[in-house]
Amino acid sequence: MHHHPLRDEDHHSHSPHLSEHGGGPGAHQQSLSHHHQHGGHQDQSDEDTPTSDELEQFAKQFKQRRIKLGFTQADVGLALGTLYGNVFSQTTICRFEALQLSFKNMCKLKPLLNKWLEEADSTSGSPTSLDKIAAQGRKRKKRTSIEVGVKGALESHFLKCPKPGAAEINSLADSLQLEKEVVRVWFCNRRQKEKRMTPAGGQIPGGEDMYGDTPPHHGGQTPVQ
DNA sequence: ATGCATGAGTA
DNA sequence: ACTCATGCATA
Repeated sequence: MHHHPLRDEDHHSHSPHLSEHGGGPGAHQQSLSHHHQHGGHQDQSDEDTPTSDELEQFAKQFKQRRIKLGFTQADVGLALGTLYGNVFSQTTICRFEALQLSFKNMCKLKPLLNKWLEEADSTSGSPTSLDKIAAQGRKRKKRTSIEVGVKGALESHFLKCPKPGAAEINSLADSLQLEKEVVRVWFCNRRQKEKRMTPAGGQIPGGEDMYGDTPPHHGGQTPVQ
């Protein structure tokens, strides 16, 4: 007797498309067009689920305005906390701007960031109260640095089997001389990466450049804070 | 900006 | 155990 508060449009029904050989980077995005509104009011600019394209536009605009206003990603994260009670880290803001979150996650954050944007834009000098809540008494494991060679091996195995069982993980861990936990977590994180909107490679919605050649890289400015 | 990690929720 | 959202620590 439990229902999901949120629509689960991302159930595990992937199509096994591993490599898009042919010259085109994997361009798979979640398109939502399977919901019918009975009533006649459809709003995707402020309500309901936005499209991947909309999110991309918003993220871009957000970053530009944020920088223009002279705020850092960390500032925004804190502001969201002091404003609405949801504190976010620089990491999350960064990922949002880079569309490196899952579709669902983006939809959740968009309204929040949108609101902040309105505020920051409308405000010509608000008293930004700086608050810091330092409360963390947990021993976090030190970040394990995996060597490039080992990473390559993991990646190879991932292509073969993205979801290795416990035994496989044990085997791998033994071969690579890593803790089982580390290997397990690595695979989890790897899967998440595949689920992001913008996988490493470059997905270009409204892709003017679908196939033909992937530009070496940006050739102009590098607007990184 | 990104890699590895934690924890809550779910199957 | 896995997914999913999120972040500390680090490159």
